[in-house]
Amino acid sequence: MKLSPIVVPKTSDVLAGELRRRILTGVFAPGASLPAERDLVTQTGLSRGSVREALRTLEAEHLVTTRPGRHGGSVARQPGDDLLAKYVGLFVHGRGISLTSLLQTRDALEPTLAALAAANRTDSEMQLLLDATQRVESAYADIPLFLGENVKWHCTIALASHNELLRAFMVAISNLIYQATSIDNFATDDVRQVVIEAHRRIVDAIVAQDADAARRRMTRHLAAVTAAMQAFSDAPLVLKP
Amino acid sequence: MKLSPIVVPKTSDVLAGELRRRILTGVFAPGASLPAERDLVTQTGLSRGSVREALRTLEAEHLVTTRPGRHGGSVARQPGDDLLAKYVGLFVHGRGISLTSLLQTRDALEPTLAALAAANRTDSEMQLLLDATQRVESAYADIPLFLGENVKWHCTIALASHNELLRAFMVAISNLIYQATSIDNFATDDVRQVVIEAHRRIVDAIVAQDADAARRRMTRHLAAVTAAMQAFSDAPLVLKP
DNA sequence: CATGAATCTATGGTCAAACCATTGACCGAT
DNA sequence: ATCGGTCAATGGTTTGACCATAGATTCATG
Repeated sequence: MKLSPIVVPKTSDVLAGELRRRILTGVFAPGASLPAERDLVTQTGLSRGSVREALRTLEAEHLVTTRPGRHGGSVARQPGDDLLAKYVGLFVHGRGISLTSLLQTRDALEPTLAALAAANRTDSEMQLLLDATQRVESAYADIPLFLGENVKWHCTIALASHNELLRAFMVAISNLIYQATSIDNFATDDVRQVVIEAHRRIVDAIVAQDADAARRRMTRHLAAVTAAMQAFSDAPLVLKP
Repeated sequence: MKLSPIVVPKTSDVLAGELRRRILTGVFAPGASLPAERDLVTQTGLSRGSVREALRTLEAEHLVTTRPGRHGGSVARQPGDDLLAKYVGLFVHGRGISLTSLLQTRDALEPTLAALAAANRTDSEMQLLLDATQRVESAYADIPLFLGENVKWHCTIALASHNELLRAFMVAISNLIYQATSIDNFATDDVRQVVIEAHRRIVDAIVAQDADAARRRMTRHLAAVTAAMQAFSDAPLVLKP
């Protein structure tokens, strides 16, 4: 007879897993309070230290927030975009991902986002997009503002795609690309003018709900911008304090 | 004189932040050992409970791994693919992302991965890909094995792309799609045969380093598979225990 | 009655000290 | 040289106490 290796999980991990399961399956809906620490102690038979370690794990996973004081405690949370953005950032900085890789990733995501936005946009999202387009154009003279509004423009398209996962990916890498490009300012007058033209054509396609045209025009737009950028840096991204 | 609100951070968070900073800046290189818990206690003046809570936080962030026993302890880690996969999974399950959104995301990523793989593959990666292709074909009769090998095939292409971020995204959602589709087994004989044919054509393009053809063929392959899948379920993904 | 200050109390935050469990190194006997 | 036992360093867990915080409650006072 052969025995498989026996693993003994940590008690705090077991509790964390159980609570995680209940949060993700909706037993603790977002906003609902978990039992107080001392209640968890009596319910589980564990020590308060183990209970607290489990809660710290969930807190690091952004599944709960904990507040002290009367009627404080741990409340369940819905994982948000910021969660993914944080860990994408950790990954990129930790692995020293190059700007090139980041731009390639954007090239992969955004044409699909544009196509989905054209297909799925609501009228109110169309209005948001038109507003964002206008704000980019108004910021022509102020380069930092222009770059910031440009990021928002791209994120607005992601919003209109109605795909939360793709949008979360896009938001995460947008911030990183913005950090990297706000240093080397490649945004010459010419580049900014071309960007504005491209934005208009893409928005036209989204307004017309022409998914193919939106995808095609976004692809061309990114190719142009990427070419202008890549000349500047191929070094790994630096960590910002 | 006016005073801003004063926030008192938790001591364990302060310690976690300090250790995190040192890991990310390379003071503790990946593989290096952090001081033992009791040493951290004496160095920081905190209690062992607080030290341990800080370490649990870093463990949840995959910045350290902790092992018991003599010469155990916490060692700094390089954030890897599993980090992103874990948090993408949390996001998807927490937000109830639909299989449709997941498939759209794959459709966005994988044509680019195929094109990059064709452009950047080394000979050894080509060999890995050929092997993976062979294993998928050999598993034709065993559906669970077939699906598993199929996931590995896609991940092998991601590996050959030489874009770690895109690859990490792809690995993360591959696992989720695999979980979702291993329940509803849509993989009829016909589907599996078509998959094998498509794989061959894609691999041919990657071997020939024809990026455009690889992208085009992958796009078509995914469209076919997605159509076969989507008929099955548009419900949010269920959490697996 | 209205209001604001004092007090109460449930809750998380922190500390301390002990003991258990695991692991690898060391050493001694065969 | 190999096996077994012993030891020590380290994380894992428990217990119990006390502190800090923040709402709720009470009560004195205008």
